[in-house]
Amino acid sequence: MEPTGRKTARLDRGRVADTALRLLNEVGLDGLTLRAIAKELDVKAPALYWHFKDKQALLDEMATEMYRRMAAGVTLPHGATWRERLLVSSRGLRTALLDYRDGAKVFSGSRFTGAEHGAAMEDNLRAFTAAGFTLAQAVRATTTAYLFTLGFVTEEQGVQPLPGERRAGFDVAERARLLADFPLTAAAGPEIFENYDEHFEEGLALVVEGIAARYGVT
Amino acid sequence: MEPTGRKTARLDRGRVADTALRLLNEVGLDGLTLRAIAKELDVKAPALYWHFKDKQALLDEMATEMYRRMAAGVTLPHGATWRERLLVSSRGLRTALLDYRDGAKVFSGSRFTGAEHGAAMEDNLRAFTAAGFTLAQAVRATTTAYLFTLGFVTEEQGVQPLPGERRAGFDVAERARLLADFPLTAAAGPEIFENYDEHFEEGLALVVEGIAARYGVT
DNA sequence: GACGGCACTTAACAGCGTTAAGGAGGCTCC
DNA sequence: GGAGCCTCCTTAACGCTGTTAAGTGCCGTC
Repeated sequence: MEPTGRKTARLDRGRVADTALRLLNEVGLDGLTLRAIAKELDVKAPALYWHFKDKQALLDEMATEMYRRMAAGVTLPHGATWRERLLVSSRGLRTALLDYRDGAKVFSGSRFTGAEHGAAMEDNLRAFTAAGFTLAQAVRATTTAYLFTLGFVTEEQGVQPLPGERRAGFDVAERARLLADFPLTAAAGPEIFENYDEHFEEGLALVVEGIAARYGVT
Repeated sequence: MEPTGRKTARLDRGRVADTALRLLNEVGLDGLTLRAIAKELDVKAPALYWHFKDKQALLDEMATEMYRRMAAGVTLPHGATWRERLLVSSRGLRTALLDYRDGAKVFSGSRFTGAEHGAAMEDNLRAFTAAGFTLAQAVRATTTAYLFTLGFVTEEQGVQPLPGERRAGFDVAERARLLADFPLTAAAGPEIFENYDEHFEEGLALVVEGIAARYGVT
């Protein structure tokens, strides 16, 4: 029977992870305490230990949920080339990470809880090998783009926790003053700490180009 | 006058950072508490606040010291090409990060305390622009290699905290069993979780190749 | 209607980063 | 030569953290 007018719904891993992800954007990873999450769920902190063996397990579930949302947001054209696949999935990963404050840190510090990522990965590897890559090359190509993306967003969120919200101490003008003895370095400021969208796109293009050149696949 | 037979030397930022870095390898980032660092220095925890405004400032100093040791370990041939520069500095960064447990996490979560990294960066940018890159291209090239390296080592240390020491739960064989439904993904295990040296070298080659191809520089 | 397990609460613990206040030792200055 | 100050560290304590142990109410089963 359906619970009709229950005061509060029962807890489960999914609901906890969803709430924690929502809270993450408000308080950041440092402020994401078990007590804060519990309060949001109208529950006391130790209740979470019924569903997760420790905080890391909850973070793992959050990372997995982030992955699910990324996968849901990424739709590949039917006969997509390996270039399209790499571009679309890298952009999708970045977007998914940027959706959450400290998203890259949460993601890269955790491990998936299930095997559901296997399907998408298998699909990708099959497409790459069909396009002429060896398995080793396919793995190298995809993980290089993946690791670049992870590194990129980690640094990006270190400066800009959420789009349009800048962390203190990263003023490009002040940096230029501090590095006045090094003119090129000073002038490079905007190329490093601004316009992340364009710079990601360019870095990604370098990786893709390198894959094409080195592995001789078109 | 020199302190002749002092029971314990005075504290200073450098000595604290050095000790903390040494301790980092024994206890990891989670175990690196101010009390543990203080005990190592024969001092009480609040004493550290005389030299650092908070723990992050100490981590920043540690990251800066890591950078110094990297810079000292990297020696470029006199008329080094941009390719050599990129390869040597990326390898040097990886080596420096691998020297410390959780090195990549410490490094990417911190900011340099001074402007001493300016000299090396200026030197690099000058070499790249002299080789035919625009400033924007030079920045894109170097930071793409940098971010790839950071992402790579972050993941590497997540699996292998120190060379030859493997974290629990990353058994390639078990992973293959779990992902048995996805044969390519299962077979990709060793290409992802083993032989990091070779895989880093190959990913780095992809980036370098991409730079050469996209920017038309030889 | 007793029983048992599920899902949660209450209470507590050790340890964390950090702050406030105090004190020992050396330097300057009259 | 002693008063006073500045530097560097200690002692004590605060609020908060993740986590564990023990207890409690509810729900379905026999």
